[in-house]
Amino acid sequence: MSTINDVARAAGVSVATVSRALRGLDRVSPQTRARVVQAATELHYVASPTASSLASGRTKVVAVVVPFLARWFFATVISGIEKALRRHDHHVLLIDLEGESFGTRLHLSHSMLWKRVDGVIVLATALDEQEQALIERLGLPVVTIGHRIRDWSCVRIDDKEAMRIAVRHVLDLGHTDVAYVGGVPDASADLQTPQDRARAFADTLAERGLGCPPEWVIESDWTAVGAARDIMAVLNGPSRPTAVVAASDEMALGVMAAARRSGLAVPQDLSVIGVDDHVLSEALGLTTVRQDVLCQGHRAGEALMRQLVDEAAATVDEVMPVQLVVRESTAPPPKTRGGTRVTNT
Amino acid sequence: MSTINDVARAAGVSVATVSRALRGLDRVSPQTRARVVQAATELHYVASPTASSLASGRTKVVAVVVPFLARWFFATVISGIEKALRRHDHHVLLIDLEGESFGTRLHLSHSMLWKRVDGVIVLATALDEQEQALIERLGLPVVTIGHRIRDWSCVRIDDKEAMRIAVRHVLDLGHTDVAYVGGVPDASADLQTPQDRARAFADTLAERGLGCPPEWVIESDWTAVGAARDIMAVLNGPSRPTAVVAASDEMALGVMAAARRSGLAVPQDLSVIGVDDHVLSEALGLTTVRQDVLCQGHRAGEALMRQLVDEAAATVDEVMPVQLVVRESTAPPPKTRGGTRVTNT
DNA sequence: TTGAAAGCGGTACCAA
DNA sequence: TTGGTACCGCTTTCAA
Repeated sequence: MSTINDVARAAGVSVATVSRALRGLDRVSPQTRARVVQAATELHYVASPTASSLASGRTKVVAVVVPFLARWFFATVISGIEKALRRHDHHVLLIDLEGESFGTRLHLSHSMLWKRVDGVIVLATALDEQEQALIERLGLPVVTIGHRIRDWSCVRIDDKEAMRIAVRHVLDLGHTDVAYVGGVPDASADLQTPQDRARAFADTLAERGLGCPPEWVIESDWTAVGAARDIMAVLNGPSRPTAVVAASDEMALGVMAAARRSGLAVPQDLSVIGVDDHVLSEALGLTTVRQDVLCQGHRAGEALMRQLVDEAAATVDEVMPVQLVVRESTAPPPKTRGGTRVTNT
Repeated sequence: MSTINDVARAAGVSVATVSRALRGLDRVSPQTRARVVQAATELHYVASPTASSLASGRTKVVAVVVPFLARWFFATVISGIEKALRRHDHHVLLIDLEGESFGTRLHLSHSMLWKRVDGVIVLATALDEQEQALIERLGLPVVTIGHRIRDWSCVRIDDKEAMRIAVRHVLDLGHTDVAYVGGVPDASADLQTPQDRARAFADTLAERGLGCPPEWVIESDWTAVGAARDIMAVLNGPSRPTAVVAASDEMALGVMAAARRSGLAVPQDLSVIGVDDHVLSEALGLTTVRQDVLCQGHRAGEALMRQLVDEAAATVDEVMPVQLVVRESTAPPPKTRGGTRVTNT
C-alpha cells in the first residue's frame, strides 16, 4: 500500500501539497490538486488514520458508552448514532460497560478513551463522579442520551410526560384499579428514566384523586421474563387491577403474556400499556407511548459533531416528542369489577 | 497528560526502557521495571494508542461488520464479541452496512479498514467478490459468523439441522398441514441462513412423505410485522395449516399475534414454532430451537484473537449446538381438521 | 540490561 | 501557491 510519499513523487509535488490537496484545503491550484488526486487514485492511496491521528491529534472516532448492548433500545440508538457520524466521516468505537457477571458494571477508564476518541456519547447510564471527572479532564466533548449528567448536552424524551400520557390513557378509558411494573430497583436508583416514570405514574393517579396500593407497584429488572414473573402474584391475587402500566414495552409484553397464562384476556379482562414502541410492539398489538429512538441517536451524533467542530458550540438539551399509539391491548375495564376469570387452556 | 518521555525522565531511564518495561517484555531488570512502573503510575501515564499503532502497525481494534445493527441477533452477537475482545485488550469498531434508505447496503471499502483495524468479524453478510478481495489484499485475518465465505474461519450453527429439529417437532406432534414463513426473498438470495432453513423445511417434510403447497411457503422480510401481515392470507384461507414453522423467532411471534387476531388460539388451533430463542420468546411462551448467540460472538472473538497472535493459526469452522425448547406455542393438531374457528374479540 | 536513534506516515508552521 | 521540515509519541533494531 502506498504512502503519501509515493503520491508526492508520482505527482511531482511535496508531501505537504499532497496533504493539503487531498484534504480539500485551499491554497492549492486546481491543476496541482488535479494532478495529486489523479496520482492518489492511481496508487489507491488512502491516508493512514493512525498517522494522521498522531499528527493532528484527532482520531475521527467517537466512543459510544452503553450499560449493555443487547437491548433493543441501545442497539437502535447506536444504529442512529452510527449513521449520523458516518456522514461526517467519523466512526463508532463501542464501549460496553456490562461486566462479566450479571449486575456488575465496568468502570469507564482513562485507557478506554485517552487519545483514542475525539468525543463521547453516553447512553442512559449514570456515570459516577470519577468517571465524570475523567471525561472533563480529558477535555472530551460529550453528549448523553436519556439521562442528564452535569450540564452536558443531552438528547432525551420527557419521561414524566410519556408516563403521564400512558396513565391518562387508561384512566380515560375508565380504569381506576391500575398496577405499575417498573418500580425503581436498587440497581437503577441513580437512573432518571425509571425514577421519572415511576414518579409520574403515582403523580398522574393522584392528579385524578386515585391511588395505587403499594403491592401493585412492582419493581422489575426491566425484562419481559422478569415482568411476567413478578406480575403473576398481582394477577392471581384476591383483588386484581383492571389495567397494568409498564415502564417499558418489553415489560408490557411480559405482562400481556402473563395475563394470558392466568386466563385473562387482553384487553377484555386486563388492559396493558407500555412506553417505547419496541420493534415487536406493533406486531403484538401493544398500546404504547412511542419515542423515536433512532432519531435520538441521530440527533446525539449530530450534536456531538457540532461540538467537535466548534469548541464553543452551545450544549443542547433536546427533548424529543412522544406520542400515544393505541393498539389492541387497551380497552375500557370489564363491567363486572375484577373481571371475569375465564379458562382457555 | 504525560508522555513516555516524562516517564523516562522521572524514572531516570531511556524511553526505550520505559516502553519495554511497561509492555512486560523481558530484558528489563526487576528494579528498573519497578522504578518505571512507579513513575508511570504517579504520572497517570497511559500510552497513546495512535502513537503505538503508528509505530507498531497494530491498532488493537477489530472491525465488526453488520448488515444492520438494530436486530436482536446482531446486537447480541456483538455483545459477545466485545466481551471476548476486551479480555485481550482489543476494541470493537462498528461498521454498519445498512444504507440510508431501506434495502440498500453500503459497500465495504478500503478506507473503512486500512490501517484502522487488525482484523475483521463479518456477521451474517454475504460480501461480494470485490469486498472479499479487499480484505484478502489488506491481509486482514477474518472470522465470519453465520455465513461461510471462502475458507475463512466461521462460527455458526447448522441451520439445516436447526430447522430439521423444528419441523420434526411439529410432525411428531401429529401435524401434517404445515406452513412456512421465511421463504428466501430476493434481497437475501445470497445468504446461507434463509436458504438453508427453507431448504431443510422442505426436505424434512419430504423425508416423511409430506409436502407443502407453494402458497403455504411465505417469503418474508424476516420481521414480526412482516410475518404477521403475510401469514394472514394463509390463516384466513379456505383450508389452513394446523402448524406454522417460522425461520426465526421474530417472525414466529408475528405469526402468533396474527393467529390471535384471526381468532385462532395458539396452540389449540394453531401451533407455531420458531428458531433462535429470541430474548422475548421465553416470556411469550414460544416454542423454538435455541442457539446460543452470545457464545457465538465470544467464540468468534476468541478465534480472531488467535489468528491475530499467530499468523499461522488454523482457520476454524465451529458449529455450535442447537436445542429444542418446548414452550406453550405447540401442541397436537385439533381433532377436527382445519380447527374450530372461535371468536374472542 | 540499557540507550541511541531511525523510523511509522502524516500535519502544520514558516519560508520561499 | 508551494516546499522544507520539525514534530506527534511510541516501537524496534543495533550498539554499547
